[in-house]
Amino acid sequence: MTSEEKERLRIKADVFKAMGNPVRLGIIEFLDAGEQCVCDIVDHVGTDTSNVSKHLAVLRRQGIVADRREGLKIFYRLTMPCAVDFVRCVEGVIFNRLDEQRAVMSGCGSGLCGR
Amino acid sequence: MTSEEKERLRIKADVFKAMGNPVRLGIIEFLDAGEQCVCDIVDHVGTDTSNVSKHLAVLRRQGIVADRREGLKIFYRLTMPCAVDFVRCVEGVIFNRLDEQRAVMSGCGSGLCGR
DNA sequence: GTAGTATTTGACCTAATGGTCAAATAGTCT
DNA sequence: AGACTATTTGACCATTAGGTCAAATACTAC
Repeated sequence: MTSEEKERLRIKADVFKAMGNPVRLGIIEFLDAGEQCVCDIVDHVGTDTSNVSKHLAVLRRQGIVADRREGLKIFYRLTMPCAVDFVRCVEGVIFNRLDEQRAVMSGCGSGLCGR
Repeated sequence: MTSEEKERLRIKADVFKAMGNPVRLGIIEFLDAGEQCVCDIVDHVGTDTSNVSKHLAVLRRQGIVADRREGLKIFYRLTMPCAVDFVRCVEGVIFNRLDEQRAVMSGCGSGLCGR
């Protein structure tokens, strides 16, 4: 693998890394309903403003959201249409995973199950 | 947001987190070509075996890959079909991002561009 | 059994991440 | 101008993640 390929992987991985945090994922899902100001995002995710602001900066840096000022408020919106599709797909995968685990568990009477 | 919703976000975020590393993303892309043994993955990504093994464990824990032993070798395969679609989409987003940056740069003669 | 190969795991260290608080910035209103 | 509101940024700390090496495990072949 060339160093150029590695650099490309690093850039792509940064997008996933930005989505790989519960607060940021919550913001992404919330913004799927439409544009929201920081104050409303803060109310929704339930942590303090400076924390939300930093998470928004991470998402912005990766081109996942964009912002727009209107008076004192700053509104954020999703700019990566497929982001929410990803989340849906991941939900499906997790559902299957839990299903399989349940199948393993129910097929085991000895109590010695699991990897 | 309830603590149950937060827990769900944490679980989903862990899947993205698993994809948010250049080595692991490289493995995912490599496995898109088909099942591969650890030794071939090691050759492809170019780090040492124990490192690859740990990254594979992360992917396995999130249900992104699954393994199968055949003699001495252990073969890994993708179990999350949409994973590679995600990567494609992210590539598109990054491409657009670079395009926008280029547009900003070319529209700026003063050298005072950028956020 | 021993020797050899493929892979995983544990111990350890360094670097990156995320949270919190205070201070700074950017705008509005009087 | 000053007071106020919304948001960002910087400094700091605690936790987590990633890399490396050696040791352990799991299998094959002799």
